Amino acid sequence: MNKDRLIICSDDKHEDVASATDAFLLDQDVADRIAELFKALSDPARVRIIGLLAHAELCVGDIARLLHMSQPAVSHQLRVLRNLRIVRARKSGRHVYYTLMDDHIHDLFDQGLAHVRFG
Amino acid sequence: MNKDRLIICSDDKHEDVASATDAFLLDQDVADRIAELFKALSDPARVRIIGLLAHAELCVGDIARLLHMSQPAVSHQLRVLRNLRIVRARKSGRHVYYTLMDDHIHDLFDQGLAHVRFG
DNA sequence: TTAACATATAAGCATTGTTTTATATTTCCA
DNA sequence: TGGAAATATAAAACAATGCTTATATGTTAA
Repeated sequence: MNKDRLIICSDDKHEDVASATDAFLLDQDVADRIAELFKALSDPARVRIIGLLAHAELCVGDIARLLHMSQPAVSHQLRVLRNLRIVRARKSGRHVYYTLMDDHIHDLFDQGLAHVRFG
Repeated sequence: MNKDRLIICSDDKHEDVASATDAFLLDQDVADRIAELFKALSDPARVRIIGLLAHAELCVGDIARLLHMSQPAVSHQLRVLRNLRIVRARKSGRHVYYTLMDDHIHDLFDQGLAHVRFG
């Protein structure tokens, strides 16, 4: 992915900015979906849930116990993550086990963690 | 970063789950900061702003024009991004030019974009 | 110095999001 | 079959967020 940046909009001439950057404008639709994706990791409770699921498949009750959250609060956040296709549920007996949907999420989480720890 | 996952908490024995995953528990503090970071990209308006700044240094007015947002709305979101150290401001005359703070943010944005486009 | 411009800030409002409390649903087991 | 356990859902309370309108600050230029 190209990371060069145009330095435009300098003090004097900045009439052509609009046309020069039009090509970089994100569709509202794409912006919405990116925002939706990042919203999954924009809440501390969800971050901690994802942090757990990055390492282990866990059922709702265990997540609640480990994170000292109420069961409905965990269920609620898991539904959010399920709707965003961030986690996958597997039902077995009266337990429901959750895992991360794919490695993209894992990567994203790792990158966020790295950014916070270093950088 | 290790991506292997433990499959624990299976139907019968799941007494040892807590101890086995304790090591994976994120500090509340770390979780808060990760969530804060992702919050930067959790709003469509901010995503589009960051999408522009990934390619060009732009002043507030141009961002507002390009995104069809009001000037105070843009200023507001830029302050959010400034507080999160996602963007950097450079004042010149009566304009203030914004750029992304570092390449981490650029990477994160690209990864989100890729996840939405493919994956 | 005064007027116009660019940006920032503040207050208010509407919306959204998170958690709690209470209840429903499903499954296991005695 | 009846009761307990695990999870999900609903409603309500509360907090957080984003935008608008209005205003303040600072800068340029006439």
